[in-house]
Amino acid sequence: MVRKTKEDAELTRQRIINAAREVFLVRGVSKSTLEHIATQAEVTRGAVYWHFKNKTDIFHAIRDQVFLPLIDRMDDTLNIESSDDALTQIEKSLCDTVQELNENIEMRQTYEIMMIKCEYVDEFATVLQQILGNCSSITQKIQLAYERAQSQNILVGSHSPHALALDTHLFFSGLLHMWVKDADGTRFRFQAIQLIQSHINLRRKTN
Amino acid sequence: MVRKTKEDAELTRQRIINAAREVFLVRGVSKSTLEHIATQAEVTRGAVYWHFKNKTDIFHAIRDQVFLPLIDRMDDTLNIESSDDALTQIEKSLCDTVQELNENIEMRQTYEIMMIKCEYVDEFATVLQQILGNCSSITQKIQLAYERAQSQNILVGSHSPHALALDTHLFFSGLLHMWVKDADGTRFRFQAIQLIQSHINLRRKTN
DNA sequence: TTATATACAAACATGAATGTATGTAAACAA
DNA sequence: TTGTTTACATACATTCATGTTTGTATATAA
Repeated sequence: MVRKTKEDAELTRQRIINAAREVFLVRGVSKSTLEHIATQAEVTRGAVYWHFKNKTDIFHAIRDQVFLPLIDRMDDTLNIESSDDALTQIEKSLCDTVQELNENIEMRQTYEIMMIKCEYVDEFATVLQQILGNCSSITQKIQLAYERAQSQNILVGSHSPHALALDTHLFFSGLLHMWVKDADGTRFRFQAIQLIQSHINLRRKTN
Repeated sequence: MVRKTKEDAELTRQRIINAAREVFLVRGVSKSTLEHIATQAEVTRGAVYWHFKNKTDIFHAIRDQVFLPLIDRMDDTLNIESSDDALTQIEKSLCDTVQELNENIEMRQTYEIMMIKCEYVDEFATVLQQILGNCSSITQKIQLAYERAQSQNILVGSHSPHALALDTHLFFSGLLHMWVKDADGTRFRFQAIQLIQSHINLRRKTN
């Protein structure tokens, strides 16, 4: 019962990716074996080795599938054409991401794997650099939004958009980390949106 | 050439711990073998197994040695008796921690291991819960400081100390993560202190 | 229709890593 | 001074993960 059609093959490829995500999440990346993944996907290691070079290859497939699109989405939400003021734009962008994490299981799992189920050494060290790169590009987008907020005259005090953007980015980075670590949702998840609103509110000039 | 004195034994125990820290840092916790650690410590696996039950045991030894004291230090800096105003106290506390990370190699290495060289599964999952516990105790301390700041009338606007504390904690958590990931120091480390000052400045009422 | 490439499964060979068991010399207590 | 315990080193047994090779049925192209 081998040699399926091309569509069948792509389907098992997806099954392997999904299986790997589950396995990585439970056992951590380095303690997950290709045997574990194959079993979860209900195939043999032969199938896994046919579709992927090795475990790292699967890891990258997972990452590419849901992690990169998220970055893009954040980028989009921060784009200029919008009826909202710049601060609201930032707020919505952050809230959107949290919403997405709430609704999208695969994205949530992937984030969790990337943050606390993976050791960034050897071949994974480069992934860290990519993440850092994404971070600074997002920070730049946020900074632009803060500059718009400044010219819209809705910012309190006189703080540099650069510093504000970095602060927001660090805040959000911390939030995502806590969000992921708070698996039972009792500490952070339930109030994540509220925290974002407070964060933005702190920058908004009161009438 | 065996059976050293008690002091000698304690010394090799320390050598093993230090060796493990170096090895964990380079290879990640799960890819580090007791053989690697033994070699780095210039002993045999026999010595390692004499002093420690297994790899997890060494991990906890490392953690207890430098991670827990840091938490305590932060706690101390936020104590009430101080000539500084409450906001300055928070600022100093955060800056102190960053300073310590800059100066104390072992602490820096330990932090890096805990954050990006360790997979929080199985026996390590409990460590995560401990970290979360420490976090909320620190957040509480920060909140108390913000409450003092409020009564000292040095806060802008009218934001709840609770929200401010959480925001600061998430900011700092994000900062530490970036600090660790920015190994070459070109992105975050050089401006960490400045970012903390901006963060606090954002909350301080302007005269 | 047939040859070939595809999509796997199954078997094999190798290399670690772990834990344990055993050996041993020197410190220390009596 | 001698027996015992300590602080390891060495050897051994077992398990496990990886990568590769081989086998094979079938889709697909020619």
